[in-house]
Amino acid sequence: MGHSRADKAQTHERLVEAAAKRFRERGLDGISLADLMKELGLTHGGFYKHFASRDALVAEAMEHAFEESERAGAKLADADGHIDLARYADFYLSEAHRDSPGNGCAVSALSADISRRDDATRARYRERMDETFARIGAAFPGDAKAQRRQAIEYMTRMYGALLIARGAGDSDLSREVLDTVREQLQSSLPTPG
Amino acid sequence: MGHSRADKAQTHERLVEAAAKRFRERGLDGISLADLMKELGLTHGGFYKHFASRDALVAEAMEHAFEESERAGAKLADADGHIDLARYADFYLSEAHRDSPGNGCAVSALSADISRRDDATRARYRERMDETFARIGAAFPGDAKAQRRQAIEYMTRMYGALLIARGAGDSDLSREVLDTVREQLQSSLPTPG
DNA sequence: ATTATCTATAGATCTATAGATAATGC
DNA sequence: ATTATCTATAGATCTATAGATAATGC
Repeated sequence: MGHSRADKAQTHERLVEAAAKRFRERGLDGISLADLMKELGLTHGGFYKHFASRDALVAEAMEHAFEESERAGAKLADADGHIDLARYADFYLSEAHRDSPGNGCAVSALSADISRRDDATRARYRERMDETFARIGAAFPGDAKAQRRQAIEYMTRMYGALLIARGAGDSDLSREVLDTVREQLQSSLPTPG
Repeated sequence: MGHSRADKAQTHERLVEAAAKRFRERGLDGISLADLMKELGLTHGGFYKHFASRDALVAEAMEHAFEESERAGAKLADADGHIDLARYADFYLSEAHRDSPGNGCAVSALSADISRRDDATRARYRERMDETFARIGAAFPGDAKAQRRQAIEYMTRMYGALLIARGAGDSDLSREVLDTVREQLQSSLPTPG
């Protein structure tokens, strides 16, 4: 029953990480606190030493999922920090990404669930989306306004395609949507350099 | 306790209709059978005279929601049955549509939930999406292949935008996404006639 | 006679809390 | 002494079923 302060911080972090994964896989109501604790080898009684409520975990896990996506995107960035949009679409619209929502985009997996939660959660979501559009926009040419417009266009097209591909599951229709949208996006991208 | 055969058929239909609405509003797990029956003025015990299981209701309600959208879209069609794409975007990307998921697009509201259900439900979803792309494609110029590509592009852009707008709720960000994507879509539409 | 609906309940969850236990850390 | 975790449980909920009741429809 080891429980140093370092253990506590680690348990908190492991809970957020596991929740971020399971929520994306099964939805925000799709896993119980008992099952989450069990996944860490713990029993459910200790949960409330780490979070005031299940909602508090949901809010933290949602932000953690966004941060994971940001870190993954950062690996596709050049020296200026601008993401390689073509490679990003290759990953985002892949069957691998479609089939592993637990490690993938939180927006496509959780936006519908988030739209049904309280405004505190939705305010955090808005901030994250705002940041996302800024980060992606930086990879486009033009002034700030044009960059933002292009980021909104680029991302909503990918979100929509992944949403449908996941709903359709492993199928011809799913591949058709992923391939079609990827080709459309990549053919309209600005030439790098 | 009236219960003629006509009553039974009507109760079944009313259940499907109420479920189609509540599922879009609250998610596929967001309303209990007891609450649904109560909404019709009935008690929960009678539910299984109408459906073999909750899953059976989910499957029927999902299809009902798609059919509602098809009927709504049909009102925007010209004499040839081709939908008016600009007016469709006006409605689809409106704040009114964002704020009434219970009467709106099932794809944006339910695709993430559907991706987590059994393959029988997902197969029905695929059929409906296939029909959607065919119906929308008919409004675009070119051969069948080009029409389908344009329909996939047009719809995934709208799905993605509505998904984000709903996640963001009533806010500047939400309006920005709706307005930006609507303008982008409408400026690229073929001239009617 | 049949059956749509009702009342009642079994059995399985789920969140949250209370109190015990066994480590850490002063 | 403090506290992270454990055991146990309250209280709420949910799906599904059993059996009673009161209409329909032969």
